[in-house]
Amino acid sequence: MDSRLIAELILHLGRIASGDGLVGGLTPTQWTGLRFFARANRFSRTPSAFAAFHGTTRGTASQIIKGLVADGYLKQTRSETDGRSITLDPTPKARALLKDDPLQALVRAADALAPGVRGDFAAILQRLLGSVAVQAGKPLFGTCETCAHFEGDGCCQDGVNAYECGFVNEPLAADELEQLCINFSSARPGQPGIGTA
Amino acid sequence: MDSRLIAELILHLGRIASGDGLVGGLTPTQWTGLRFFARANRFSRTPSAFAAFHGTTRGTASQIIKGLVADGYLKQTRSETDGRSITLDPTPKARALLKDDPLQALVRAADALAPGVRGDFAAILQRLLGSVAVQAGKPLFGTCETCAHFEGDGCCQDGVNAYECGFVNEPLAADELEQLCINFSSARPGQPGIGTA
DNA sequence: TCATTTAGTTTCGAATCGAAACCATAATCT
DNA sequence: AGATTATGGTTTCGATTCGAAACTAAATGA
Repeated sequence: MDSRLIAELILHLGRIASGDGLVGGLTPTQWTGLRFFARANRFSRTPSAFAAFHGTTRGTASQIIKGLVADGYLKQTRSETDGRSITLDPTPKARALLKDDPLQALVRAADALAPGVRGDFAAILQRLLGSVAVQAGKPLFGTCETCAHFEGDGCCQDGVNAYECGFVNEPLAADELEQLCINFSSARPGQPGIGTA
Repeated sequence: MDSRLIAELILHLGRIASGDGLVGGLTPTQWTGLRFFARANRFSRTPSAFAAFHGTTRGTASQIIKGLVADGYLKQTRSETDGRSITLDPTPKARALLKDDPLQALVRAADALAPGVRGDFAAILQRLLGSVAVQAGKPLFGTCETCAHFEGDGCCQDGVNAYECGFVNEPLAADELEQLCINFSSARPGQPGIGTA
């Protein structure tokens, strides 16, 4: 039974891969925030979505964001349609900093795996994540690829992109298909998404 | 290239598997401490070894331990041979609490994998951990099985256990062979140990 | 003996976190 | 419309975590 070993390894690997203390002037938590807002789609770049993803309260999320905004890594925009809602976008300064992400050490390690192994490995991680998310009763983040709300086949239709999200009823640009979404819904069980919280 | 995805998944999975806030009265950090002292061998159940494993300073480790001792989860013992050294052993209360480890959610998820897959998966995690540890310049924890200091074949010898650690020159009991050790040394590259920090 | 190293603790200030109170803006209901 | 409720975010509070640095005591070594 190496199940216990696997669990401890994942926890431990996650911890040391985050880097200790400040890296590039950011704390591990701030790095997590920056990564999220760089990878989330336009429906999900909000304080609430980040709180759900990060598995914390909106209050805590608000503080983390406040720091990132103050340091010029995130730009706040009020929603036109909903006066309460706020969108946060990474600034060029943030994009540049992400090149020095301390997580790169782990990315390089994963890069050394054989391509086939790497794909299987990622799939298993996603399965584990889906299972843990369900057990913890946390929402699951994912991308359009396996989302139940995803509609359209990408075939050019009147010269307009034919992808669409059936949940918000809005068209989707091609590069949005691989961004994290808080509205993700697993198409069928056992096909979980990418993130959760 | 799902290397980046793998890295983010591991980080994220580790975070949500730790459980939020207090579980059974312990913080995620305290759980980490409890798990370590329940899994480390007698040479490694010290504040310094825990600091190395957890990737933090001795000062921080000292505080975490202080809390666990105060709450009756760890018992301190001064070394007979070295007046400075201290050993920390989990109490029965701690052993009982470990049954409700929040990490069990992830353990159960891993248990659902096919046995063969599980073994390969664990091996890859260990490889990644070894690689990241090297890149971060952190010490590596591991068990006797793949340790360069491990001597003996377990064959009964004058009725005495024939296992021995060549680093501290002491005999090893059978149940110590699978405990974490700070003196772990990888027998050959590419065969990394279980923990690091 | 005296200097250096090592094991562990303490103190400090900054960051994180959950809980709870709070404000403003929708959405709902009668 | 007017009152109620729900939602998105922020603020404040106290406890915990963390790194850095100063500190004590015991071992080591020249």
